[in-house]
Amino acid sequence: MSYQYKKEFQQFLVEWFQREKRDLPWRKTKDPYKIWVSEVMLQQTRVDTVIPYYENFLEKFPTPEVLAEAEESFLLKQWEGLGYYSRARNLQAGVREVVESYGSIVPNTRDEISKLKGVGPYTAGAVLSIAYGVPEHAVDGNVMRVLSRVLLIEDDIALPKTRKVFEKAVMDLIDPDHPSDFNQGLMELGALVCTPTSPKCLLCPVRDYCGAFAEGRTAELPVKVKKTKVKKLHYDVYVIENEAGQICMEQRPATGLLANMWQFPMVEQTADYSGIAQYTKEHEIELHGQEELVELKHIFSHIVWHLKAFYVKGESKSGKWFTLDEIEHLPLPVPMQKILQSYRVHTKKL
DNA sequence: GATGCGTGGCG
DNA sequence: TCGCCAAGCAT
Repeated sequence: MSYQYKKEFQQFLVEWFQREKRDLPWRKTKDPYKIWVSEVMLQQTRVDTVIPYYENFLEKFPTPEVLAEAEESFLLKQWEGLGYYSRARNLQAGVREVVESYGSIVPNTRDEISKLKGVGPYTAGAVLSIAYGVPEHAVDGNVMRVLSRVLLIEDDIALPKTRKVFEKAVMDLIDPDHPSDFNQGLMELGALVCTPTSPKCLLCPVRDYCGAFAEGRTAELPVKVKKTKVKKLHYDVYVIENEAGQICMEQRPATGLLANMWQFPMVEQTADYSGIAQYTKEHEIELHGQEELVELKHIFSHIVWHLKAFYVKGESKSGKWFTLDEIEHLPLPVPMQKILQSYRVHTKKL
């Protein structure tokens, strides 16, 4: 690609971004910590979803020092509903490292910042270019889609090794004078114009530099293999209330799905169904009565939960029991929030 | 390199 | 209804 082509592409992209960029809260700052927080929240998550979480998070944790000292349950409570909860734990671990080893200054080289927990190739490049103006690649799904079309790159973007192809392309194409606007411009273009379906090519600032547009192939790119079907799991869920009006809750394991989040007791419905009988025996709970609360389906990225929730009265000396007010302060995944709401409606405890 | 890891919006 | 998607990373 010619020098002239490259300079024109950079100029059209950067000027379009400066003119058309959305007014987003993390675009009001160059504080590396705040940029970092925004980038972690934006991983696999829509902008509109992130905005209120970002605002609240920085109110609760305005500096790396405050986040470093936060309790994990309080941290998870702020992340509640945003999903991919390991992001929060990894962010805190990374921030603690910055506070302890870097004098609370986020490092400004790819080598150093990449060592931080939760900071991968994309987040490293995003923080470096946006907060520090370092000409580094920041390749996400948007960038791969845009450049696959512009440069007619036909590698399967679902394959991990393909990211390197685009990183190389960005390093060749990036505007050394405006790395932040260039990287954000590619992503903004992907979000607003060069969308997965029905790209708005007539509004595109680099249409004349796009191979896919020239060849009428925007619908064919990027190449991406399809995912396989997800695993279905069926559970009965028990909202168990004792005489004192407390409710039994359990904390999920520290690793894996919804790690360390809280839930009502769940019993998987398997082929050799034993149901609640086995659970109550194991946990020494005596149940009285059983009323259906709600049935719901919860779709994870790789699993589908079919939940059938019941309201029962029970007593137990073991298990962890909480009042409604206390449950409010526990980090709950969305399906448990929905069941809690059904319980409130059912028992009129609103 | 393949898999695990949330959630809500959209056509 | 449902599959796909949205500013990825850890293991």
